[in-house]
Amino acid sequence: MYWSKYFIPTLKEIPIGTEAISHQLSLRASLVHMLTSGVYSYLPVGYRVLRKVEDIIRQEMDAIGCCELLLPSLHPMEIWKKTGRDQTLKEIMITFDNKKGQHMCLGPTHEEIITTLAKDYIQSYRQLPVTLYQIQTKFRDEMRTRFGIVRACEFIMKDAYSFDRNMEGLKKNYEQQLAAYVRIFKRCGLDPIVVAADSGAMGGSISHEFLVTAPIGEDAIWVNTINGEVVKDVDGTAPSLAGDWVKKVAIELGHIFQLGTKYSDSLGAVFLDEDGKQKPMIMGCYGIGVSRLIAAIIELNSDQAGIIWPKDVAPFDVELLPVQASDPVAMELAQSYYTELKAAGVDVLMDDRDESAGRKFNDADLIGIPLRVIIGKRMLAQNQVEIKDRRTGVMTAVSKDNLKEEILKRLKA
RNA sequence: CGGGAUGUAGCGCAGUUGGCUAGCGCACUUGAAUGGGGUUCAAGAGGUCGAGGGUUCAAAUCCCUCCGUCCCGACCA
Repeated sequence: MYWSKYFIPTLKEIPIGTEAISHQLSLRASLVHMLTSGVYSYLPVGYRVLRKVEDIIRQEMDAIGCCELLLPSLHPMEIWKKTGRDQTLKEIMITFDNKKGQHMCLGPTHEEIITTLAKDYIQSYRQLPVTLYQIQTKFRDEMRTRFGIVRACEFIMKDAYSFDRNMEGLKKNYEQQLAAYVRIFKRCGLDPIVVAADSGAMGGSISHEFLVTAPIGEDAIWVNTINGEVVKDVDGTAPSLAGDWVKKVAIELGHIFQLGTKYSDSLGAVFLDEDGKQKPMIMGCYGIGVSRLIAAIIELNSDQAGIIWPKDVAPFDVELLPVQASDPVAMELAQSYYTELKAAGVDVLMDDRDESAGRKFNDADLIGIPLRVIIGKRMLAQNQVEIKDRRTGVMTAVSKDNLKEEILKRLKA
């Protein structure tokens, strides 16, 4: 991708009315644009990051045998009345009547929808277990949005739903999901904390939350300074357990639930078991706040100059930065690197703009691509170019003929 | 929904004891120079001062109402 032809409207100054670092940087690095409070567009660079994160999630979900599908956002309220959640989720539901006078809502979550689908297609134990998932936009009319995309009214979630014959099957699926979640967050460069949690309005018995401690967040945890034990903060007081506890702010990235038969019972999702008896499907549901995950990554991976993307979620792998657009030698070399690296499957951004070196360097720091190749007269005089590691700041001079190999080596590491 | 803050050009701001044609920086357009950390000079374009109403000879400025945005709280898979 060529910068001059792409759409990267970076902002030099901190936008007014932003406090969270991730909020500021996601706007400054032109990842997102706010339409109104809690409603954001994903600009090209932000959309690239979103797709990288989604791909990681897809890979890990598919690896444990989940099947991706896509459910509708537009729901008849009738279906929500069957479980009574038209009332329990009333505050956050966006509802309206269509032209036929039918009561509708924009989906805040999808248990009712997926259970209805399972009911229609699954009749036999032979079709179980199955886990279906989607990555989709959810709508919640939040009373108060927070920290940009951390808490929005329209946001992207990965939600998976498992259907089993019995509790043993559910527990197995649940464990698999839990392990996959840890892998997903680690691949996103985060160190998740898993805590037993309250299942709240979702219902069910056992549930776990995945959190990361961060400078901002809507949750709090207590960490035992002696044995490292972690407990979710409930009422603001330290756990009355042995040891010293410190309170930390955290962002909730994911939440998984053993639902049991709450939804299959109320929606009539039953199957015929091996013993000839009709039984309700045993369900679990597993959610990740995908857009929020991006905010958490930024919150924990930045410095004064900008974002420092973890390798696997970076919008590009490498940025080529010819210092002077007016220098044909440097531009030609940069162009040949671009072609070579693209051919090798590397995601490359070339800053081909005729801008001052300072502006290019600052923009590069801001958008935070892991590796930067600086191609300028100074080093070219010695037949060298430089690679700058965004995270460490370390500059390495390499022979101009070995650039591709050096980049490939680093991307593999 | 309670408490607090805030709204002037695309962005960041000044101007508010009422007073001339509403100003600055960045960005933008044109031209020239420059070229390793937001470079320099010159000439330009860009505004319902959040909206509506009121007071006044005169309102960005004072008063009332409403709206938007952010922070704290309540709420929240």
